[in-house]
Amino acid sequence: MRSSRQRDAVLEVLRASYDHPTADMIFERVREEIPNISLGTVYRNLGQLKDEGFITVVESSDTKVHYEGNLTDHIHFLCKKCHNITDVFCESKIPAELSKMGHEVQSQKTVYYGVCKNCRDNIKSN
Amino acid sequence: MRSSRQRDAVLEVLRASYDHPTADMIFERVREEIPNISLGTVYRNLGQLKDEGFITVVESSDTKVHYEGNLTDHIHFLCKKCHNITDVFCESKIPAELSKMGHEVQSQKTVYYGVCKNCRDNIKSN
DNA sequence: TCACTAAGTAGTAACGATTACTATTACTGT
DNA sequence: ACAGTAATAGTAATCGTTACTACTTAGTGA
Repeated sequence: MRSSRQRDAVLEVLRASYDHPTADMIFERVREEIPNISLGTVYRNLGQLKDEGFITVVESSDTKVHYEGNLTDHIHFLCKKCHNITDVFCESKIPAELSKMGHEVQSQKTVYYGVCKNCRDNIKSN
Repeated sequence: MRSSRQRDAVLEVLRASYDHPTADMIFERVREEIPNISLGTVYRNLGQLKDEGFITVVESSDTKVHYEGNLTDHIHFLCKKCHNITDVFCESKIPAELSKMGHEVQSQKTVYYGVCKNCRDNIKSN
């Protein structure tokens, strides 16, 4: 993988974003710097950056894939009302059952679902 | 929601399946009983059964959505080699951070990624 | 029992996120 | 400078899923 202005920009945008953007959101943000970048280029670079371990993906309930550049160990909270994804930094250890079953664990993804603080407050005040 | 032969068959197939099938896999299995069922009917019923809480979905890394009829509390292990999804029954408690943040947690999904026992054994013997 | 009505269905068209393709451009080592 | 190869822009194609339409069926109330 050799360096390219487009891929650098995609990674830069993702590292500066804390809202787990989708490919088209990243596309819009990168376009501010490189107006003629193509959506295909964004997708291709997201794929490569993922394969190389520079970014991760968050499978949301909607049809689009969400990306994130924060590789710090954390989990996600997904609000059913506003559909925002919040980062939650907390401990999580691998269950003993998995090694007992003979599986080799390399990574994990945990998502909690519910109603976020903002939405709860709004409901109460209505 | 009133009863229909098609929806009953979809739920029946899913409850009898332990491999987290995709919509087209469920379609094929239901077709053995109802040969002229339409794929759209399968999708519609899967959506309704999900909304009503009779089934759940597993977001895999591939493009297709996986479904399951086993509502028992458990998590999943996804093998990066064979892409099989294994059920893992173990304890998992909600992190204190979430309630501290003011979020109301209703459900959770945890997926571990790695290499399953079968694939590890095959690699060793090669 | 018998319509009535709203939910469900089969079949097909449409949608939309993602991927593939192609001609062109830009790195990089020699 | 140049050859070789990776990357890009723009566009076409793919394919899982959803929407639509005319027709069927289950449940209800007289």
